[in-house]
Amino acid sequence: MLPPEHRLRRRTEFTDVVRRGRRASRPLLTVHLLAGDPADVAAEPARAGLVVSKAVGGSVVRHQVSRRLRHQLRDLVDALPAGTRLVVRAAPAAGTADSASLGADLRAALDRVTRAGSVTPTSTSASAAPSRPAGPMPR
RNA sequence: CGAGUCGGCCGGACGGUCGCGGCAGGGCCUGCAUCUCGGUGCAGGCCCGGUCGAGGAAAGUCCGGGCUCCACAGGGCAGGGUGGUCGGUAACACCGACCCGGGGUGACCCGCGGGAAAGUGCCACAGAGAACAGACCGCCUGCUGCACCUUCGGGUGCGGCAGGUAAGGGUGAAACGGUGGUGUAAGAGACCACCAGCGCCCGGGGUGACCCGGGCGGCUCGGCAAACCCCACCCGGAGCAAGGUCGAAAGGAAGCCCGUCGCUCCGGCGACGAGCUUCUGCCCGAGCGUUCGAGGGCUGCCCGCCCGAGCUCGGGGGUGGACCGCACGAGCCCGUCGGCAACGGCGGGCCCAGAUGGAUGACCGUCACCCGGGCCUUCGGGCCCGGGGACAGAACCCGGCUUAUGGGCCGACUCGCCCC
Repeated sequence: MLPPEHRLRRRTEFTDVVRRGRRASRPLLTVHLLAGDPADVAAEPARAGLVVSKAVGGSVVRHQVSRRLRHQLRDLVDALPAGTRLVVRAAPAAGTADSASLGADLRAALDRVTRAGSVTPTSTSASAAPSRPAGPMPR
């Protein structure tokens, strides 16, 4: 698991982020990111969650993918602006990918989704967002 | 040495960097309470080390239990399960020993192993005939047609009609006991001896299934019960998403159903939206009733029975969390005693995952193991390069069963050949 303060724990939050967040897809995974309110100074740290469906593989495979993604995500989530919520969904091909490939796709997807956010007029907190993709995936 | 049978075990090791969950503890800080003003207790935050952290199948969810809630006087019907005997166990459909039947030279293996003279039903294909059966070929007898032979009585060959016959051929998984004999026109359990099988009786052994020996009888009387069925024994229902606690008081708890979407062990579960109902507490109004008993329960049904002072109707509001259950148990290891064994008694030691978007890990290195190739070799092996490591992830907990699984280790036993 990710550190407690970085975990996404409610089903409603998962649904929310997947439906309303910005999205970026790579061959191995899809990232959904929902930015927090930039005016909220007291916002809690960025939080993230993982979705690994049965399409990826059996129980053993899914747990392994989860653990690999979680470790890749751990280093990235701290760099995300406070209040950000993130959901990473593994694609079926993730089941046979190694950690390096998963990490590369994760960084690429996160980079896209955060840069888009900084350009969008609705996101006035673009300056707070790092130029480098951030956001590890918790499970 | 070579074939083979059975049983048990392991399921990589070590290290480096980073990280997660549980438990107990220490230090510092803040707040509250208490205070003998040193301190103590509770709650929260930060830091520090300590310790534990997936499997033999955690799997399939097929049996059996614990535990929880609901129900329960008793009986019957229906329904489900089990099926050699004795034993083990909390219990079982599991385990052990034994019995019976079958297979193997043997170690050993296999058996869904009650009843088919209680009834119903079904036995394909082949075959003449398949369940109180059947005459295709054959065999035999009588009558008869033709041909030939004749010692004129008849005989032989080929055929027809009527009848006898289950010994032989042929079909089949199975053909109405087997072998030998008597008998006969030919035959037949028609009769005789022995054997097999069936039933009954007697004696002996065993807790028992059953086994051993003897006698008598009629002479033989198929299979399928995982077809219905009969017999004996066992079984209340739902499941940790069980169930419980807390805060909140015109409050609380729970259920049903429709639509969309997602997940799913395909039973269901969850999210959002809409609607309905019940229980408890409360307020208002009306009615019925307390032995002349309102009303309720027996959760598949019936008989029958039980509880019982309250009950019925109308009107009035809302749909989320935290915690407990939740890990010390039919527990594991060692010794000893009883038992063929499964297993049990006693003594000592040990604490061994408890997550909840769900921890038990990510990356790297070294060694060991297996496979392939090459080089060297004192033939034991050594070195180098490349590749491989399966099946599979706890979710209330145990006991089993079944299925999946690369590779490796250990033990007991059997048969054959050779040597001493």
